[in-house]
Formats: sequence, structure tokens, C-alpha cells
Amino acid sequence: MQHKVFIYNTLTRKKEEFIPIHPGHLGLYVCGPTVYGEAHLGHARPAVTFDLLTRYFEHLGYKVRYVRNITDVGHLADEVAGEGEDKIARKARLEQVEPMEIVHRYTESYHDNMRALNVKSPSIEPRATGHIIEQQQMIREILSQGFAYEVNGSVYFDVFKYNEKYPYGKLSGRKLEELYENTRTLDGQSEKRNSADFALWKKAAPEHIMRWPSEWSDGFPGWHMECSAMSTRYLGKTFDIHGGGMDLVFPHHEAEIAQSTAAHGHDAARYWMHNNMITINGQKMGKSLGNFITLNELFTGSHSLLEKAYSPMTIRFFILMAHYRGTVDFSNEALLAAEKGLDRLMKGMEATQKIIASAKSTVDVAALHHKCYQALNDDLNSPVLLAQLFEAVKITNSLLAGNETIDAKGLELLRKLYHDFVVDILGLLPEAQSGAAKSDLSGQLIELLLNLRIEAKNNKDWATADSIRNQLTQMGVVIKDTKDGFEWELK
RNA sequence: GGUCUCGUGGCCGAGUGGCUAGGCAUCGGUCUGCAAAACCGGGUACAGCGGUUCGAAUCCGCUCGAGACCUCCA
Repeated sequence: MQHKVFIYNTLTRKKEEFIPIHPGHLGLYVCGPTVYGEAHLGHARPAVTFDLLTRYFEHLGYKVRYVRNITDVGHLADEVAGEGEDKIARKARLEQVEPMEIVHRYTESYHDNMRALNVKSPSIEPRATGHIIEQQQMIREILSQGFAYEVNGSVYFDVFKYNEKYPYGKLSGRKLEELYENTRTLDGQSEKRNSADFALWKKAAPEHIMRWPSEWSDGFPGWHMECSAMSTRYLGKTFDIHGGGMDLVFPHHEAEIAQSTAAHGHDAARYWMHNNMITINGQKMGKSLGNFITLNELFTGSHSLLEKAYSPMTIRFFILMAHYRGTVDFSNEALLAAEKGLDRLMKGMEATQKIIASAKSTVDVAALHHKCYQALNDDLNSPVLLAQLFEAVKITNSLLAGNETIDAKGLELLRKLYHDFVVDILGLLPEAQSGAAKSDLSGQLIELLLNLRIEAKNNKDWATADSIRNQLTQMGVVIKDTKDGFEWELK
């Protein structure tokens, strides 16, 4: 494959040509969800973004190992003083169930949502609780290098010590001195030497259920540890791309870089990719603000801000309509536009089946094909790709209308273009028809009525013909007359 | 307060020095018994002010506005 793919590297703040460590292979790590609640629209963004990335690289012939974790321990609800309660444990306590019940429930829900969005399952989906040993081992390495210290059974990363040797803040563009000045410090309430330090291992309080033995204490790992430990385990000490939401740049990814560098002497990921946020009324959609809409609510329309239900494919298309590094503002209008646009695209793709090749072409599909690759090679520019695909739709419809002609080779390429880019790469699938299928009794009844309407039309009995059409339309049957009959579908 | 990002037509959303992005909506036309779909065509843009330039939405400065991160958040 001769494609040069450029991706924006947060580390350098530039688009860089992607060069794999091992030719033909891509090692990708993406931060997955903390499973203590239902997935919302914001969770769909990185999932779809990095799904697009893996699908594209696979299309280009790469063998991709995609690791996306499930965080099921160690994510503290309040890390101001490093004394917060674990999010999973907190939810379990509030609901009086086992933490693992919480984890199981929301992991299942997350998987269901991802399947609905046609997000491919990653190659490996490791869990923090399944890698306590690896995390402890890495903590030992960091301790042995002198970049961490133990206090009362907890282990903290010594950011100041680290910063003497390595630049802390290189990913987020922060200076440690500024961080120190700007961080709210609660004197005397923290075991940490400095407010910028973060927990690698936390000693569990007596009532804390989630705990594992270690030489420091019965406790649990700090949030940032899992990604460093698990990416190392499955992708090695150096791998190609690390991805996640922009809100994770600081402190999570900065901490990961520090941990890996402290333990191994170098950074783990070569390219850092970050998707931007989904906003609602111009504000970030997030758990803490409580302004989120869950994916299940979107699929069913059960949220006060939703005018109707939106299908998973509409949501996927909506996300792909914007470039991943820009914010996307939620609105019914935008979602509705996405729904219609998707419909137009899918109809265009289906329509290629009805086209008959001519001896010569008046359209240049090859040029369009090339532009599709160009769009993706330029930092996964899905909106530009979609613009090209709508050009394909225009060509398709013009062919159908007889305004243009295409030869057999061109037609084959046109069909391949749709299949490769719409289905394989963008992951957009035709929506399953709800309700009556053409073979159902109701479908047969609809066709019976429409055939009666044809008879009425032939007799120029417009009143009867229109009456049948209007009533069927009211019932949600969309009717299109064609030269030699009719087409119909359920709305 | 610090660091950073962004402000494009009715809505969404690309572009980043000169050549129509695209979608949705809207208007006119073709087709159709009428409609729908489709096709053809039209209109309304680059927050404001100043500067650089032969030429700026695109570069620079200022002003206004919005947002992100600095605590957990995809």
C-alpha cells in the first residue's frame, strides 16, 4: 500500500506522517470507559474515532492490535487530596451491591451500545483488576528508579524528582512551577509531598471492599497505572499510537508518560491522538456537569432534550460528519440533518445495483476514488470523505436519471468505492427495516393496495389513486412512483 | 488567575493566502395526472476593527464573544 497517512500528534502539535515501528503493523492503545454508569454520547466519540482509525489501517493492509481497556478500579471520585473514594466502590456502596456487579452491568451495557454503533470490538479489552500484578510490578520499577515514595502504605509518584530529569508536562504544555502555583492545596490533609504528585498505590480503608495484597499495604492501584501497565503488557515498552479523549491529556496521559519514562527510561507511545468533546448548548457533555444524554436515551428518544429517537447509525454518522479534533455541538437539528444525509448516502449506495454499464463513461470515478483516500490520509478527515461520497451519490443518481453514462470498469469501481469507504471504513450499515418486511403479510397487503392504485391510475381514477397513497403515507409507508410501477418503504 | 483552543451562510460542518467543499433547510426549473424521489440552477459566509500583501475567511495585532484544561470526566 502506497498511502502516506498523516496524523496529528498532540505531542508535537503537528500533523506527522505515520511511520509504524514494525512495517505493516499498528499497535494502538485507547483509554476506555470507567464502568460506573451508562455510556453517553461523549463515550461514543473516541469509540467511533478510533474505530475509524483501525478500520482504515486494516483496509490499507495493516495488521492492527487494538487494545482498549475497561477501568474497573482505582478511579477516584475526588483526587484533590488523593483521598477520594473509588468510583466503582462508591456506586456499589450506594446501591448496596458488589463492585463487580456494577462493573459487569455497565460493561455489558457499554458493549451493547458499541455493537449497536457498529464499533468493532478491540483486539484485547483488558481490565485494571485483571492486571494488578503487572501494575504492582511497574510500581516497583518506578520505586527502584527513585521516582516514587511510600507513605503509610500508599505509594506516590514524585513529580518534582521526575521533573529534574525529564520534562513533566510535555504533552499538555504545562510547566510544573505553574501547576504548583495553580493547584489547590489542602495543607496537612494529604500524604503527598507535593500537590502535583499522584497515587500509584492506595492503601485501602478498612471498609473498602476492593483490595489486593502488596508489600506496601492491602490496597488498590491508582488510576493512571493501569494504562501504563496494560499497554506495556500487550503492546510492549514502545508502541505506535495512544489515543483517548482530549480531557485525558492532563493529568491522565501526562501521568502515563511520566510513569513509563520513570520505569523504562523512555516514553511509550510515539503518536498521541485525542478526540475533542461533544458539547451541548456549547458546553462539554460530561458526567460531572450532569448534562449528558446516554446512548440508550438517544436510541429510544427518552430524554427531554430529544425530539425523537435517533438510530445508532444516525449517531455514528453524526459523529463522522465532524472532524475528530473539533468539538461537535449536540442539537436536534444537527441530528435530523445527519439522519437525512445518511439516508441519502445509503440510498445512493443501494442504487448502484440498478445501474447498467454503457460502452463509455462520462464520469471520472477514479479521480473521486483518489480523493477519498486523500481525505483519510489527511488526519482522518471524515467530513471531507463524506463530501466526496456525496459526490458519488450525485454521480450515481445522474447515471440513474440517464444524464451520465458509465462503463463496466467504472461501475465496478463505483460499487467498490461505496463498499470500501461507506461500509468497511466508515462502518455505516443499512438500517434494519423495522416492522413489515416485503415478504410479511403486511408487506404483501401494502403491495396489493399499491397494485390496486396502479389500476386506478391506469383508469385515470386519480381520486382513488391519491386516496390510497395518502392513507398509506399516513400509516408511514413512503411511496415513490417509477416509470414502470412503484417503490415503497416504511418510514 | 495560568495555559490553550475556537468564532464560517437559516442550521451543521470542511477549507487555511488567489481556483464552487459537502450535508440539512430554503427558493426557481425539469420530470410526474398531481405528489414524492431524482436531476439542473439560484441566494444569503467567513465575529469586529486595523495591518502585511498585487491579492486574506486563510498571516500579524487589538477588541468582543464562546469553550477546554489547571480536581473526576470520553
